[in-house]
Amino acid sequence: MDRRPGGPQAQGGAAFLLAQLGSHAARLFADRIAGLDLTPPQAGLLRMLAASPGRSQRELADDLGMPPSRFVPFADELEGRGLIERRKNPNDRRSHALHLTEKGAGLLAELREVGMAHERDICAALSFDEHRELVAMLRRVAEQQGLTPGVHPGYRSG
Amino acid sequence: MDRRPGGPQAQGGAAFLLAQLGSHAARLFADRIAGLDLTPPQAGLLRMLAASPGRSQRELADDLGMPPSRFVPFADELEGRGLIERRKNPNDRRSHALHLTEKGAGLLAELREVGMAHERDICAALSFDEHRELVAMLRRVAEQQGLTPGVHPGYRSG
DNA sequence: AGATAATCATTACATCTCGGAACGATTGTC
DNA sequence: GACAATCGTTCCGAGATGTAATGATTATCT
Repeated sequence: MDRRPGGPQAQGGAAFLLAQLGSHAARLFADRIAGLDLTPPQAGLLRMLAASPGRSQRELADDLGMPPSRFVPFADELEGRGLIERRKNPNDRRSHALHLTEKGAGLLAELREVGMAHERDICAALSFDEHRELVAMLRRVAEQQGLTPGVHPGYRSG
Repeated sequence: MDRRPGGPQAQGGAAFLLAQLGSHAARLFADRIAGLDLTPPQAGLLRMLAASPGRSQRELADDLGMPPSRFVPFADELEGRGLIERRKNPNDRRSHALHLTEKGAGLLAELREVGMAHERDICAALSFDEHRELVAMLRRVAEQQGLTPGVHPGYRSG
């Protein structure tokens, strides 16, 4: 039978495929990093701290798409595990400057390996050149849509 | 090229872009159909009922990725708004056969127009040919990943 | 300088969502 | 004809979520 419900475009369009594949990729990634005892938002924070250390909690919370109140216990756990640390900001003593610890940097290295394996797995259907083309197109779409590179809210805490 | 300090591949890979763009597309779609007083799962159900009417709640709930217990109030509201109806299944009197009402079919037509506008918006950065290539690649990736066409659990009920 | 408003991190709280377990009705199995 | 399985449904606790209030610090304005 023709299992193509809804209409030719509704569920076969790029927008739907992006949502479907994005959800799938995110869930798979969450499963993978669960082996490192990390959730996607936690992994996101580690990456952000490696990229630009010393930012305030408010900024980081904004980028992660969570309210500051929720960021506090979120950072507490990572600090308790010795992966990040809150330093005092000499210029503005009411804000904390978040940094990666050595242990956190070590875990981030493992995280990157998991990320590469994840990338290979998701794109297993594509040749090397096709993979390049896909990334190039997705980058253009993301830029035109005004998305900040390397940041995406909508993480699930699972 | 641009080697961002955060990591070369981690945030520029296809998997991350898919998750980022997928979340973005899903959120934008949710905003659009909010004008029709619909959430993404509700829109999904309407499409599924148009594609294959008369299915049981259990099946539909599985496809939507929600437990049957949550499906009940979910279907209740749509039935209360006169968009779907529960008919008795003569073969199996413990299951309900869900169908679209005329009103529901009318709303689905509007929904399809919104979907087309959404598709155009998301892919504004691409030419006609590029759009075709992108869809073709995404379809292959989705198929290789074992995803069912036209069905995706996952995103929030927003 | 001094008063006032704004910002940061944090806590408290009230609300909502989520999925599992239990239940009656019905159907399949042996 | 007894027993297990399935469907829809209700019930309930655990957990997540965002808003409002708080205390400390900083910026603004006259």
